[in-house]
Amino acid sequence: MDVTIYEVAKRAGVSIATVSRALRGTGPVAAKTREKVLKAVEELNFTPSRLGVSLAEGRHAANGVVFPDLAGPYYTEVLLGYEEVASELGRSVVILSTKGRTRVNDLIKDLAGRVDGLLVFGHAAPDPLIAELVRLGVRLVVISRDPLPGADTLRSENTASARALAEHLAGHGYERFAFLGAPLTSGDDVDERWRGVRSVLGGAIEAVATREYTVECGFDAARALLKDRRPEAIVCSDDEVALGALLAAEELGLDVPGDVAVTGWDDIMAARHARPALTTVRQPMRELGARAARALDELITGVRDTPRHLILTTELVVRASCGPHPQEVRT
Amino acid sequence: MDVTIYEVAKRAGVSIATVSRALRGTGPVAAKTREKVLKAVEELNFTPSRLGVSLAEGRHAANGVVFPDLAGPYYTEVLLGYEEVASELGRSVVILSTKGRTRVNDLIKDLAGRVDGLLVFGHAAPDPLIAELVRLGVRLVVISRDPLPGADTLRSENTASARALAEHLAGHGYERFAFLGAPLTSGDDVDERWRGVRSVLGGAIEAVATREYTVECGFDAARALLKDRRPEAIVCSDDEVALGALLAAEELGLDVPGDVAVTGWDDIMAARHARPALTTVRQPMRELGARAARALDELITGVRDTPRHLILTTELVVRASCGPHPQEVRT
DNA sequence: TTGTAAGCGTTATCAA
DNA sequence: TTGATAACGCTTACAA
Repeated sequence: MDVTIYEVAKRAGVSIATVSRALRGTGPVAAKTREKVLKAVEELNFTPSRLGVSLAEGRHAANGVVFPDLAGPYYTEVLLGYEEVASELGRSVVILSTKGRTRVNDLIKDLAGRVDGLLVFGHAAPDPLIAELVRLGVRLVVISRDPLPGADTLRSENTASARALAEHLAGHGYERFAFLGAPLTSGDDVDERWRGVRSVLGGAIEAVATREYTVECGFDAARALLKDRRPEAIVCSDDEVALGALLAAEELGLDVPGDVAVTGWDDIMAARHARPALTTVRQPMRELGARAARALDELITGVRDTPRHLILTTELVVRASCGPHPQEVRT
Repeated sequence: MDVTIYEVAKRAGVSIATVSRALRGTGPVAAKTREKVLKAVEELNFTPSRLGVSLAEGRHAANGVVFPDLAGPYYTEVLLGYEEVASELGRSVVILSTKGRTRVNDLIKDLAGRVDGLLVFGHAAPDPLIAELVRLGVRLVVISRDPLPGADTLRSENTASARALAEHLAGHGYERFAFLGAPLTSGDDVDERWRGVRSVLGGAIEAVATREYTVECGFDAARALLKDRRPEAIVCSDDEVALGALLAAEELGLDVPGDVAVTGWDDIMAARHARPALTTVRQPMRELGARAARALDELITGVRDTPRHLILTTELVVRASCGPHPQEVRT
């Protein structure tokens, strides 16, 4: 981390250009010369300075990612998919968590300056900033946000799945519903789910907000809801909120799905393990991250220059928490 | 992301040195000159190139972190603590996940070349590589590994807490124990926990391995164990394994803690929500990350140059899963 | 096949 | 108070 290409060149008795060529395999180098160079490199334990390389190449070989938080499996899973593919493509991943942070815009702009492209989760960055980044020419993939000009967007399908879920529940014969974890922002995933569900259930479903989409918040909101009036089915904005709802029901001595049905969204690991196992909509989280990394790579390398808006398909996963339903097969 | 300091200088009618000074407040600049410069900066939307700055300053203003995986709350929490403090200190965080990766050593060395210092989780990097990094002069903080020369190490206390836990369980009157999630490596956290527990319980506790420390693996191993012979108490290597054990017990129709007691380690969020709530040892995960970031900063800035080996204290959290115990207060 | 030298975009020293 | 100019460590035409 200290020896430079000059020292290698001197030791090998060649010019720095030759060292560079020998090392990167760019341009011709006589076999004997290469030998000498490699030997010198070995002896001096030389590694090209990333900064020097990047400055000369005009690229960071790094991607950024901006998320609100890392609590819960969703962001984590997406991040893992992203990092894996980025790494495969020879790019490091620089992270930025915005929750509870001040001067978020500055942090994001700073991040943009140290990478070749950015993955941004819908909620993590304010709209005007996104627009500014686009204007600045930052390669951008935005997850779970309505298509916007100048950037790729990527999300899982919500509306149709939400309808399918609602229809499934209606098929159980339920008539009074609540949507727990009502949308906090319009146009995001949860908003789409809510709209989809409501488009089927209409006035039969009420929206119940939670502070955040967490087990804790789901628990609190569900307990309050169940104490006050008892819907027959609670559709939750995501699995964590649903897990909270299950806990609340248990605390109140209510049977799920006997007294109240509960559904989630995402199909996180814990959904399968919950008691009762959670009926949910599976969202391909890792793939979301992987696709984002590839999309960014296309944008950065210039293989593609027009934004693309991709929607990944989801899958309704029927388990025990929505009640016995003869026509469906359990997973 | 494109305009350079030269263009700003030209527009402001000054030299690049003056622009630099005006922007960083290093060295004197006449008020009027500063005005002109700032105006030009504004008009051109100039942001200094991170690469240029870093090359000149000789620092990346970035930290790295190497973890095996991000599954489960442990790594996530530590990472969040780390990123938060690093960000506070003006450093970005570059991540690297090693699980399932080939050429891990190269990836880590590459990472080392793009940051000023590295946080490495014990399992994520092989011993010889750690030694090599130290030799190369990489600033290093290693989490959950025995103290080694040339690097800071940081971990939570394990042995004493394990003993306290074991004694607590013995106080319940249990006589046949199993340690689920037996250590896969020696000298790591789980190994210390196992040794601590065994030092109290001796031959009364048997070690039962799991492939990984996950809910799934805990479930599988616990089911096999409980079907075959039924210990009175299962001490698990961490909370996730313990959650798996709870599920296994439930599937087998066993009551916890009536038929078998179960304990975890870490006190992740889900431990509190589990049914029964999990008796566990709380480990300050965020703080671990935060401390790592500060330690690294000290090493990088040179405020401190001798390695330090820190051990954070933990807390026994008694909940329902270990059985009724009149002398203890529940959380 | 190899070397010279011009970038890449800053910071900071040293004169003026 | 300001401006040349030399680093910083590399890549890559262009010449030789």
